[in-house]
Amino acid sequence: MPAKDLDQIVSLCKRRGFVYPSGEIYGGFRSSYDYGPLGSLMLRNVKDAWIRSNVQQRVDVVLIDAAILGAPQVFEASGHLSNFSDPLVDCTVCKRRFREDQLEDRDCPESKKACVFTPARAFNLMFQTQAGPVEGEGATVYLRPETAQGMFVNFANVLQTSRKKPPFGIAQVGKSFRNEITPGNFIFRTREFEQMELEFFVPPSESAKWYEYWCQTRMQWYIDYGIPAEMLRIREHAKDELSHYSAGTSDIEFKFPWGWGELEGIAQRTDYDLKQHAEHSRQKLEYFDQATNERYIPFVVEPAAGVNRTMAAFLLAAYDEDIVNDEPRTVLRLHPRMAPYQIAVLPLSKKDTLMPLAKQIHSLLGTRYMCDFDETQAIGRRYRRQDEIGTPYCVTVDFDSLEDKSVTIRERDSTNQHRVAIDSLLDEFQTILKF
RNA sequence: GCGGACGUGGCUCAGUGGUAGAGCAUCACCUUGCCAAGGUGAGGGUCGCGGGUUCAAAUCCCGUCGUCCGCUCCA
Repeated sequence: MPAKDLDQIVSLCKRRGFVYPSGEIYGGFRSSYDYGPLGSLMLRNVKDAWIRSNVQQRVDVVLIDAAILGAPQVFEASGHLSNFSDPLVDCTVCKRRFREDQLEDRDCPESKKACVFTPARAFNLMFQTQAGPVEGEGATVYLRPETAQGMFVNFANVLQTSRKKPPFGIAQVGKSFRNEITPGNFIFRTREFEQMELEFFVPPSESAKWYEYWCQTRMQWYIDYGIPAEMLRIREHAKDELSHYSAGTSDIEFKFPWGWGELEGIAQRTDYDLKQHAEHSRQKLEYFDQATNERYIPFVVEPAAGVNRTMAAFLLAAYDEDIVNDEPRTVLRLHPRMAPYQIAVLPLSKKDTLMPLAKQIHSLLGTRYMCDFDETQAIGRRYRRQDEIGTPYCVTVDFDSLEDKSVTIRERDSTNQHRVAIDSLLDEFQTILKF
């Protein structure tokens, strides 16, 4: 059974070192979290898995890493400066807040009394700062609200240097910033967050086909890495829900404890972005197809996923409580690629006699896998500790190991164990982990 | 930003005006030696922070920060 409460995960994350509230010793800083020893490993695993599927295992996608700070022109062209803010008004009678442009009458929908509104205030969702150290004198720059613009402004560069041709994609993993009015739900919505985005450039006539393709492909990715299909769904946006650039968007949603929430949006951005940047920069952002002698601005299909919320989803889906030897146990049934540690090396005794061999085995396995090492307290207790942080396998070094040069491999999910020669340990793990 | 609830050791929580508690967790030593919680001991909280009332505040009041729920917003 996956976690029913967000609290179960929040508490485990804090207790075991996945996620801490940021600046906690000063009372915390709203909507900000720090990733601890285990969380930082897992976060990296999420990103690595995404890059493996979307870049490494494909011939038609390349990776970039663009700047976070952006010139105003970029966001003028992209439409964020004009579309990323909303004038809001508060009613002093019913204490509700409305978008000024959506006010139909002056009566409160609930109390039916005449509302009295405060003056409209603009809520700009982009963070801004100054470039240059003299306060008030620097040029205004923005922290990117999405990584996507990095791919669009580098379209011509990448086309030239990578020699790719449509259909092809540019991928990026990195931080974005949005001044959300209401962040919340742990790491689900924070003002600073990380995205995994792919801009897939296609001939205009193939846009619908690729949109369909990416919806399927991305959905399967979550299933492949361990989220049960019944906890996922794909939801197509209604027309009035669409972003300013989109001709069609579907969200891949996960069943969070508080309801369905978006993990990833797959949008048909058409040629909106390249056109905008071409116009504002006066550069040609198009592709000339030698085969057909045609020149066109590619259409874009964009799968854009949130790293942090994806990690939350993997944790929630993996959480389980079962009974082993009449004792309840908490276990994270994480995919081995997602687990912070693939293996924990456990000397059965703290006695000096076992320590050198155990450390030798840790460094052997450490050449290929992220491994924990725990020598304290009873062996059963250590197994449970590893279960709780999702380590799929434990390697136990005992007194027999000194004689027979073998160790015990214990499995997280079944708690079964089997004996393996130290010489064939790496091969054994390659077989059972499949990497 | 508004309304409501809440904020006590790493985690979960008890304590409602008189000088801080429990369980679990952590650490040391002993014991055991393949599925946690056996023994002995230790560390750790000025009760989110600041101010006020009082002889006395974790407990009452104000402010602030943070969390959760609802509303508004969400590329």
